[in-house]
Amino acid sequence: MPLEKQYNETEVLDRAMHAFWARGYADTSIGDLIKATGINRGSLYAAYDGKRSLFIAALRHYDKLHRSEFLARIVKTHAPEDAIIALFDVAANAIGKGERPPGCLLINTAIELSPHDAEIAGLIQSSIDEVENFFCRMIESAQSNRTISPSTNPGETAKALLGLFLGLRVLARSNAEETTRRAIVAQAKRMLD
Amino acid sequence: MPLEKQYNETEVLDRAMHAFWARGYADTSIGDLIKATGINRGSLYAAYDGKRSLFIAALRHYDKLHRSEFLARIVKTHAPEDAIIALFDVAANAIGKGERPPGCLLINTAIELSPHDAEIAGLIQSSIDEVENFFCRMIESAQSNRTISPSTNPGETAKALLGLFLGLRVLARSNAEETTRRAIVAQAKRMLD
DNA sequence: TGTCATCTTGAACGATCGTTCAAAATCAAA
DNA sequence: TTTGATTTTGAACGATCGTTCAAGATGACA
Repeated sequence: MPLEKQYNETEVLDRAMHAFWARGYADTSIGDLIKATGINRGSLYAAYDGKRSLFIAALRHYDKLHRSEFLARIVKTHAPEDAIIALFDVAANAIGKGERPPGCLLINTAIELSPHDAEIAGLIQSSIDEVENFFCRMIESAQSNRTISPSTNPGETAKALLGLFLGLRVLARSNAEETTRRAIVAQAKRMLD
Repeated sequence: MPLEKQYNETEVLDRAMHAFWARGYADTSIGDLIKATGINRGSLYAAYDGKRSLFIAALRHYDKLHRSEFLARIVKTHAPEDAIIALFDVAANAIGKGERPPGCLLINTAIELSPHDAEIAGLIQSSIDEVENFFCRMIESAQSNRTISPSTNPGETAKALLGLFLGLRVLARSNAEETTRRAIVAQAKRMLD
């Protein structure tokens, strides 16, 4: 019978995710990951195949927690016309408090690795597409509710909101002034009248 | 009398800039920079102080060429109401053709280094501030020309445009579809009616 | 032509990189 | 208690990292 692993697998993944989130792929060494996760060198290579594989696992973990499940939670707790702004609000405040690094791992990775790693670029692409779909679905639902003007084009507005959202993530990571971040949330609101 | 240097200093800086632009700071090695610039290891360390100093010089070079001088050129060749859209158009097409890597070195660096390097964060900050100022000045000029509605708030709109612009840069670097990038330019236009 | 400050060259440094692996430790099952 | 599949451990690998530096090459000036 197999020996039980001494570490919690999702906790290891969670800590590796935070390490990559804070410093990016290239600047996070195996040594850093060992320190962050607490598990041994060999155990890390036994559980994952190496740095790149662990990164992809951490990226998927991030996508699940901070994109997929998070969007689902927002949909459940907000009316469609409020859901988009709720997401913008969170992004505006994601400037790195406590353990959580600033910005968004998916977008950091889009800039660092998408031009040179097709597989990772595909993962990022589909995650970003789902954010755009979220925007689009919420707009359409709000239009059914007559809480958003029927004259706004859902698909085009969703793409524009996506651009605004990514820009907000960049500004939050680089410690931009709050007035700037609030102005972007205000613009998102303006686009949903 | 000093010996003349065998290499063109701005050409070396230009090639180093392209290397960092393509792969980021951490993933560009001294070996890569020697290959890219063509100059010798020792000469590189004689002219600059090391990797970080060379990076900062390359970053300033980028800021001069692709931000400062570029904005000045746009101001000279466009009416204020067109200048902003001209900049968005360039960003929408900056997806990495020929020698030029996709996206924008300043924004890539904002994400990679701003959270961990205060000096570089300051450089990025002031460059981004000047882009925001450019937006604001163009809006105010266009309002004097009565080509933009006097009811739009220049400062707030400039910040919103900045967000949209940064998002466009992210999408251009990660090879997003053209329809998405065009939708963002269209949104920028809509904000300047 | 000889001098000398400067630039060029590339060997070499210690540190760290990502990765491998054999030995020790572990515990469920026999 | 013995067995044996599995995990844990950390030493060690070759490669590459950023950096240093002594020696050679260069050409303006005396």
